[in-house]
Amino acid sequence: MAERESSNFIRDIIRTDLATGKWGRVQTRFPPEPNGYLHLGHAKAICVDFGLAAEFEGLCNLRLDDTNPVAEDDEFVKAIEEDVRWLGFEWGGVFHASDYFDQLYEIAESLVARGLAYVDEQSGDEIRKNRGTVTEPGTPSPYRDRSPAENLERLREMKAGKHPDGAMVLRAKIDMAADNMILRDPLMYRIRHASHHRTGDAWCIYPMYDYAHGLSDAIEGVTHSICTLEFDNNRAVYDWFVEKAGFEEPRTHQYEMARLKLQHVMLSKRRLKKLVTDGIVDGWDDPRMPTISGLRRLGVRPSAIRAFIDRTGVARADSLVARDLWDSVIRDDLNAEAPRRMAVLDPIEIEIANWDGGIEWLDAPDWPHDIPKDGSRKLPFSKTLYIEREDFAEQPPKKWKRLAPGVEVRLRYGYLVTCDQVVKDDSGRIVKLVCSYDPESKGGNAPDGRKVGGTLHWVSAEACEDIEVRLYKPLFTVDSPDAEEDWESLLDPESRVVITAKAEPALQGATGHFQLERLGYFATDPDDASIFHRVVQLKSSWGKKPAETAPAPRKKPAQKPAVAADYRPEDAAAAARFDTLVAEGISEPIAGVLAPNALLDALYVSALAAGAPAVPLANLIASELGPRDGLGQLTPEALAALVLLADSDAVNSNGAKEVLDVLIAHGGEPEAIVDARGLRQVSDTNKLGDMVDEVLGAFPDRVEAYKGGRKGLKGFFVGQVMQRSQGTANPQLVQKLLAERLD
RNA sequence: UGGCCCGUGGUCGAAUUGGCAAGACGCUGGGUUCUGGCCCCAGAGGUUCUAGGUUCGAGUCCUAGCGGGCCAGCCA
Repeated sequence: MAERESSNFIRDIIRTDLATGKWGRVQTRFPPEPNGYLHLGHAKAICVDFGLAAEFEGLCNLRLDDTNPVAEDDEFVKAIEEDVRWLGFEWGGVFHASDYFDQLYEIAESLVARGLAYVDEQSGDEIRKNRGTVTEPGTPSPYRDRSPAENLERLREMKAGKHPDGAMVLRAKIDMAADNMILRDPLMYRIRHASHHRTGDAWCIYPMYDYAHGLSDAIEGVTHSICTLEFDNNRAVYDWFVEKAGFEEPRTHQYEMARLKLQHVMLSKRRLKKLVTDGIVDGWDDPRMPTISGLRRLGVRPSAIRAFIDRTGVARADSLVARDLWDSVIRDDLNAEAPRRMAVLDPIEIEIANWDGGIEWLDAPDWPHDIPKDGSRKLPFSKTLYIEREDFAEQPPKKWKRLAPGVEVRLRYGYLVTCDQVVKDDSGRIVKLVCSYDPESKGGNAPDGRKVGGTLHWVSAEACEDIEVRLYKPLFTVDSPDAEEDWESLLDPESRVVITAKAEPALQGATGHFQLERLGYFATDPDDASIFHRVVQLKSSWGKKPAETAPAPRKKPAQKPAVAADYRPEDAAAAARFDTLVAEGISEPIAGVLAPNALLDALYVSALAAGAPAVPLANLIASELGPRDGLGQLTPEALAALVLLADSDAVNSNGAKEVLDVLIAHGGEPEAIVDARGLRQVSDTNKLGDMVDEVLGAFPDRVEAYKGGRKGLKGFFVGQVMQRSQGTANPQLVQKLLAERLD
């Protein structure tokens, strides 16, 4: 069966817009504020914005959202461009919100002239106080009703620099009592006598995000403006400005997706900046930082970041991605790209007692058997070697596959060795293992074909190099450092451990990515190739602690027991209405919906008067016309006619719903719509019987499965018949026919 | 507390728009193996938050509840 490509809701929207002809092209934008370095959260936005544009052969621009001169700096612009490019994306153009300052200002004057904006001279404190709270409406500014002429004059004074910072602001005149607080006369411009990194001192008033963003999108010709969920509330004002500025459909629309959150990772820009300025990390590109530049220095490749974003998906639900997925994607990305090498992090010496020769140079392949790549290097074997201290156990636990007294193991690419003697110092610490090797086992296999339990990595003590290795752990041990108040106390002091390791000669002077066998993937530092960063450990099924692997399950709060259903409204008038409806034969749940809803109840009353049968009418209204501002083009008469039609079996419930949608959107006469759309229900037993047989014949395997007990398939068969009949089959009849044939 | 958004195996997420609850990560067991890696096979894990309702049929629509998130910056 063909795999269905996994989708996401934004992709679906774009596809629909293209299919319906709303848009003939796709344009997105990535709009970072140049006040810091890009991090993993931005990487998601970049992948989605650029990725979607590329997928639909559209355009994605880079737009620096530089509306606040005191926070922004050119230093960051270069870094942003570098990071986007490094991630593998190309922009159509580089734009700045500041490119539109002139147009934005003109639009502002036009809004003022039309009485849609005003200059407010309240202080910041007053503005805040008068905005009200989430439960109380705001109170209008005393300056709210000044004349357009006076507002224009003040605005021009603001622009001309006649007023100090904070003296006045320009506000959109929307609604001080709006439930959505963003709509309570949002600020459009504030005075800032500050030098802007691009426009210099040309301006002393600067637009706010809410004013500038949507209009910048509209001016650039963006079709789909993607941002994160916390801007959901802002969409209303986005639309308001774009519309009032005169941009008509098709115009840009904003779509919000959930932010990326990764277990143990903090992505707050402000906090990241503090880590840098407090010197807790070495800089924005410290390998422990979740910045793009930090990940780059660590050795994570852009393909891994893209794959990770791809696998975590795009949705509207807040979520926290488990670190396992991150690790897994990085390993997967490096597996076929990182040649294998050996090094020992915590060495213990072994002496091969029966080794007579000096140094023997063995041939070791760069890749394991399952990776179809060539290449090899020379590896020195000698009398004294190092192995990993943790690869030896004096008293091996169960299932131990490594070295232990009297146990034979393989030294990778080398020989089979057996531990004969354990040498300890006075304190009892093991200082050396005396082993013997099998001269016949060169390359790692004995001629007699005997098997050994395990294979260890090793290096020659006589021909090895010291390398600096840096091992990392997350900066935070808690799942969501962003959510923690005292996050600074939660830093893991062992997030970076620097050690000197013993490495095979081929690692000396090497650069790039390597898998140090059995230890993990490592990358040399871009500026200092003598430093090896551990990018990620190898997966291991030995000594694993399951508790560390997944985020702690979020507690499912104990459900409070459901209160016995009571549909009767509290409000006295509604309760009376409820009683009447119930007396008329309407069920309580349905009456409970209609009674308190003036719009729906009025519709019910009128449609009832127009001749619709009460119960089906009430059911339809209550269960289909729920949260709605208005009824569109739907009239009570049309609704009554529709209910009558459905009640007489002329259309099935699918058809009735389709007609209802049409009535709301365009109005019309139900019977005519039914005919125009071919929705008349088919209840002809012969016709339906043929279709049922056809479906049953087309899916013999499923028929088998059904007879084997998978009764859920009944819905599938019905669905198939419904599809074949364009939705017009009588489903009850189909079920009956199906039952006759299958049961 | 008002408005809005969101609840699908442990985690992230699909579901032909009302018709078979995908896939990946993780977990368990097995196979393979000169990496306790990779790869292969099998398996466990679900009242799709809860309770009602509409419907032949609900993860999807309606109502209520529960839980989480966002909004009261002259930040973005």
